Amino acid sequence: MGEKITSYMVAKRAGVSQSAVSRVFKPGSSVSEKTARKVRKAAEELGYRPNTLARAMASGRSRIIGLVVAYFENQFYPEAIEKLANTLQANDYHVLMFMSWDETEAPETVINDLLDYQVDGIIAASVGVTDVLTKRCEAAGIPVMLFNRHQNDDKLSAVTSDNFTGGRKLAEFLVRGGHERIAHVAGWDGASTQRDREAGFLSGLAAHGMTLFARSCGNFHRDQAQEAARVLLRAEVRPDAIFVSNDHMAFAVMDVIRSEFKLRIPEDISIVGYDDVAMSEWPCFDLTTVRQPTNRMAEETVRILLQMIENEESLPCRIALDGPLVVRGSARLPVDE
Amino acid sequence: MGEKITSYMVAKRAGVSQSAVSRVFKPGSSVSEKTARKVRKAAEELGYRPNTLARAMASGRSRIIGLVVAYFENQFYPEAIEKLANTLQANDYHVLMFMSWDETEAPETVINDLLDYQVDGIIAASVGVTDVLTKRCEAAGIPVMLFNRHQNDDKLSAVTSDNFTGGRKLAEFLVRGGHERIAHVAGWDGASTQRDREAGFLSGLAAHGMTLFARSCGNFHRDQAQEAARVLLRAEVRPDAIFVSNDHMAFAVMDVIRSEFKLRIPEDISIVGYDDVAMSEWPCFDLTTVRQPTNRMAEETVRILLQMIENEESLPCRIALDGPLVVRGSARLPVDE
DNA sequence: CTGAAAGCGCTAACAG
DNA sequence: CTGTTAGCGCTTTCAG
Repeated sequence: MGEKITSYMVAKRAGVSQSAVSRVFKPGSSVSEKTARKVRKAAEELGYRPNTLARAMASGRSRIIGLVVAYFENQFYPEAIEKLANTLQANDYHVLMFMSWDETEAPETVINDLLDYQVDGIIAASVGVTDVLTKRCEAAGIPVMLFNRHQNDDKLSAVTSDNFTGGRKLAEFLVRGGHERIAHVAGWDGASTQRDREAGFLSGLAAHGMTLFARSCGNFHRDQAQEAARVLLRAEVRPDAIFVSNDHMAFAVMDVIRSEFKLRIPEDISIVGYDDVAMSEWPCFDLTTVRQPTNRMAEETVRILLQMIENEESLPCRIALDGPLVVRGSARLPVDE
Repeated sequence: MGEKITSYMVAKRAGVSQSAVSRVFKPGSSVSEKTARKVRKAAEELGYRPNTLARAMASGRSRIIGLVVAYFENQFYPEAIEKLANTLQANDYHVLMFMSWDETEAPETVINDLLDYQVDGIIAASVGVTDVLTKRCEAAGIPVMLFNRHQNDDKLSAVTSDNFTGGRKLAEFLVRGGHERIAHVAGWDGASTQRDREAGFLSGLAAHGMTLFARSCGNFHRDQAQEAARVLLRAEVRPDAIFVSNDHMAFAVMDVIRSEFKLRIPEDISIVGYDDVAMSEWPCFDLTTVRQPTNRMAEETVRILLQMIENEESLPCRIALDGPLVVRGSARLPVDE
């Protein structure tokens, strides 16, 4: 069992050449309706399916996209990956997953694996792409897209949400809510998302003549975020609001505030996050946050990547999509004037 | 840019035949140390890397495993997938992701894609594998593993946790906690996990001469679980404990209980779940549950699959791994006697 | 141990 | 539009 049906066998049965069969299965080829019918019939009867690998080999296009990920812990990524994979699938591409151990560096071996598989393109989500990766991919002519991150490298295309503006919106909102001691639990400083969100936030505060009351770093990890929250709350004077750099850490912070410090949210302290992952809406958290437009981000990422694959000359581009402030119950509301 | 370095080029530079190069890069081939050194040196200088696709083509082994998934909404799956991907990667295999839209059926097109890519094996997580898939894969000689599900089909290998025993443990625990009106929020009946957990739970109750006080179905989805909870709680007489079929739904149920019915957990009602996903430990939920040994499940799944790939004759096998009851604060504790 | 030669299954010019 | 002819880059007998 498991006898492979080749295009050659189909050709013989249909009484045409092997290349005719190939053409019938390649969208956009010129074949007469008559030949196509014969071929399709024979293929059907034999249960023929074109071999993607052979096709990749011969054409130099694998229709495989390498997706480099890490940090599934943060719900945002599973959600995003699901959408990326679906969008890619709708375009007849598929995702080869590469787990990267380290947030700061895509190890040499992952890059090698990626290249060895002759992927047509790469999407890097949540990994700092090292120069090495960039250079090797450029040399190999493989386009790279950064998802939810950008780097100073001009040759890299990136899709993010507009983190600066989002941060600013959050600051506006807290200030209008009458908060006076606004603190920040930051993520990893190496990430552009962190830097942009914080910069936007600070600029929002500055616009009202305010500055950060306190700052503590959670590095985007739950346990570190909890520790960061403890530091903030053990202080002589406590903040009356905290902007946590992503929802994932915000949940951690909220847990600490309620279970360890017995404070109420938002009566005693307001919390806002960033991402709007599914859980943020759950009554237990009911988190005010900025939504990342994951669907559109995935669509744009795929669109740009495919364009780069099809059109060698297309220039790298960086896109920042706007996301709305989602007001829920975790932060005191502005008093309408 | 992007000039491909082939084994032939390496061969020329090293002054050996192309097949010599091939042998050097194939683990376990017989090459003299001298040749190997020359080849490795030339390869290094040229920056040569073997082309996985060409290798797949020639050898008939792609080292690609198709992973069919859906339902990322439930944290259990991202966690499991991460582990599966890592384990596979450690064995020099990689994961091609296939998103399946429908929980009940792996659509025709997914199967085709899978087969077209010449995957060496398939892991189906969270999809009811239709007979079609099974048959086609068998015909193609591709081994299939079910992850966290089993089917009546004897030809399919499956790795699950011991859901029956787990369900039983939960029943024991609730009974010993003195609960008298024990209800169940069920998942999708088409899933073996649901049937096994419930059967074990019922048998546990029966052992103490008890039966289910009420039952309502949430189909493993958050919104349906919430509705199921409402039905249970709007009844004349409310349950004093609920076994929810997985943690994902348990969170939904807890949210409804607290925010809509203003009841306290566990003072007014006890909740237990199943899976022990990361969130279950969060103070906000602090859920008593049965742990699925995800790491071991992933390891076993990979081990068996690779064995089937390497050894055509290895028989299908079904494994159910034991998982511990994890006691936290969401259910009243048994009074020690 | 090593080289030569024959493919793996398909695509892509190239004539016709 | 169609068949012929080369490969894609590697593995794998098979002699030597």
